[in-house]
Amino acid sequence: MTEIRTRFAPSPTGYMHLGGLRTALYAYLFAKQRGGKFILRIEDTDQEREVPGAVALIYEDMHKAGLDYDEGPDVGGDFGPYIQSERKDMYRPFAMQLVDSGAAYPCFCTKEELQARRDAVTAAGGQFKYDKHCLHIPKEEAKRRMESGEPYVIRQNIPETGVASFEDLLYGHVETECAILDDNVLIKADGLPTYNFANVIDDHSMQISHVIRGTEYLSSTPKYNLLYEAFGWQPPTYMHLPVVMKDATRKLSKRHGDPTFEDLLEQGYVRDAIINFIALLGWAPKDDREFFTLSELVEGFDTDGLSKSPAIFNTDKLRWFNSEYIKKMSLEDYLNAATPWFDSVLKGKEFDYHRLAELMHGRTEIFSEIPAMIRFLAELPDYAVDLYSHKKMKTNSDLSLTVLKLALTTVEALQDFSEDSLKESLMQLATENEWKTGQVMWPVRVALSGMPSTPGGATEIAYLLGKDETLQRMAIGINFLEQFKSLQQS
RNA sequence: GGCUCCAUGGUCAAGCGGUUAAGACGUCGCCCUCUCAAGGCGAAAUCAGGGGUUCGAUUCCCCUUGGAGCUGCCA
Repeated sequence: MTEIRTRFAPSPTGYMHLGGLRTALYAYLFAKQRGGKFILRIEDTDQEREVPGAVALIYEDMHKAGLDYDEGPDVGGDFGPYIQSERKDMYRPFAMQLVDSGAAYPCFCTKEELQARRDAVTAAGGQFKYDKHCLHIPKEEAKRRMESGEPYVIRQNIPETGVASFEDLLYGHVETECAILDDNVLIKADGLPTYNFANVIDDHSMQISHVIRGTEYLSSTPKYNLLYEAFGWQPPTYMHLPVVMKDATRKLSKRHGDPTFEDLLEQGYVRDAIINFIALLGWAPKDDREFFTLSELVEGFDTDGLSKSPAIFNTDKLRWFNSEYIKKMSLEDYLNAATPWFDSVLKGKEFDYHRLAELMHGRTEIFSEIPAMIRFLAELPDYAVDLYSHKKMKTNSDLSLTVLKLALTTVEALQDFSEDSLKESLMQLATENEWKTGQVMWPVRVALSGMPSTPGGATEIAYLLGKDETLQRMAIGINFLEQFKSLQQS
C-alpha cells in the first residue's frame, strides 16, 4: 500500500481563516491517523493578490495551531520546492506535452477581447463560454506566433461531448457534462500556471494520495480529472469539505469582520479550545464525546463522522469550550495566562494576584473579558443609589446606610484583615441585629465595588482591596447614602 | 441564468426503514449561595413542503422550496 500523503495548500492572502484552519486540521488528522505525511504547499501563482508577509504568517499560524507538517517550504522535504512561484519552470513542459497531444492549445485572444465578449453575452442574458477560436489556428501558425513573442495563454481542450466525473470520499460520485465546461486557462500570459493546472501538476509530482480541500473546488474537480487522464496519471482520492458559515447565508470572512484564527488567539481564546471546537464543526464522533486534544483527534477522527452541509460558526459554543479549557488549567497556568490581563488594569497597585486568580479562574470565559470584570478594584466606579436596593437581598438604601455604618466600625476594629475574620465579624453583626446575611453583605459589597456583580463576595473583595481602601470605600458609601437621604427629606 | 452540491430544535449534531427522534451549546425554571459565576436538578424547542416506494418513512426515489459553491489569465 502506498503512503498516505495529504496537503494543505493555502494562498498567501494575508490571514488564516477558520474554514481554512479546519480544512488543514482534517487533512492533518487524516494523514497522521494513517501514519502518513502532511505537507504544506504555498499557492502563490497570482502575484497580484499576494500580501507581503503572508507566507510567514501561514507558517506561524500552522505552528500555533499545532499542525506541524512533515514537508513544506520552511522545513524541506524530497518533493520541493513547496512554493509554487519557485516551481514556475516546471509547469510549462507539462503544458506543452498536452499541447502536443491535443489536450491543450495556445490561445492568443487577449484578456480585454474576452472580457468584452463576456460582457456582451452576459448583458444579453447568455452564458459565456470560450468558443475554442484559437484551437483552430493551424499548428505551424500557432507555433510561429508563440515564438514571435506574441502573448498567449495555454487552454485546456475540453471534449465537446461526454461526461467528466470523479468519486469523492464525502460526496460520492460527482459528474458534469463536458459540453458545459469551459476551456480553462492552464498557463497564464505571465507564464505562471493557474490553480487549475498547478494543483494537478503539484499534487501528482508531490505524490499526494488524498486531496482534502474546500467545496469551492468540488464542481471543477471533474475537469482536473480530465487532466490526469490526458497525462495518463492516476488521480488522487478526493475529499471536499463544506464551508464554514457566519450565518445561514454568508460564509465566514475577514472582510466582514469575522475573526481569524489569529484574532481569536489575541482575544484570549486558548488554542486547544479553538482546535477542539473547530474539529467538531462539521465532524461528530461515534459517541457523545466532546473534549479532544489534538492527539486524541488523530486517534478518533473518522471520515464517517463528517457532515456534508455547511456549519455555522457558533461563538457561544466556542465560548463555552474556552471556559471549560480555562477551568481545566492549573491555577498556576491560569495565573500565568491571566497576569498580563490583570496588569492591564491593576498595574502599579498592590494586589494579591494569586487570590485574584483563584476567584477569577472559574469565572473567566475569555481572557479579554478580564479587565472589565476587575477594573473596579483599581478604581471605584460611579454608581447609582438604586444599587443599594435589592429585593432578593431584602435591602434598600435606608437599611444599607444603617448596616454600613455599623460595618465600618466592625471592620475598622479588625486586627486580622483576613477573609475569614472579615466574614466572621460581619456575620456576627448580622446575627446580633437579626439581619439576614445578605442584608449586611450586599451593601458592603456594593460600597466596595460599585458593581451589581463581582467576581467574589464582599469579604473577598475587601481582602483584595486591603484594609485602608476598604474603609475608604465604605466611608464613601456612607457619605453617598447620607447625601441621598437628606436630599430626599428636603 | 446554467452547472454541482446540501437540507433533523436558535446553533453544532446522533440517527443509516419500525426509536418516547440521542447528546452538547444557548434559552427558561428551580436548588445552592455574601452578588455574579461555577455546580446540581428540571423544562421548552427539530425531521422544509408535496408526491411516490413500502405493511411501515426522519431514513430510499422524484418534484418544489430554501441555501451554498462554481460559472476569472483568483485560488
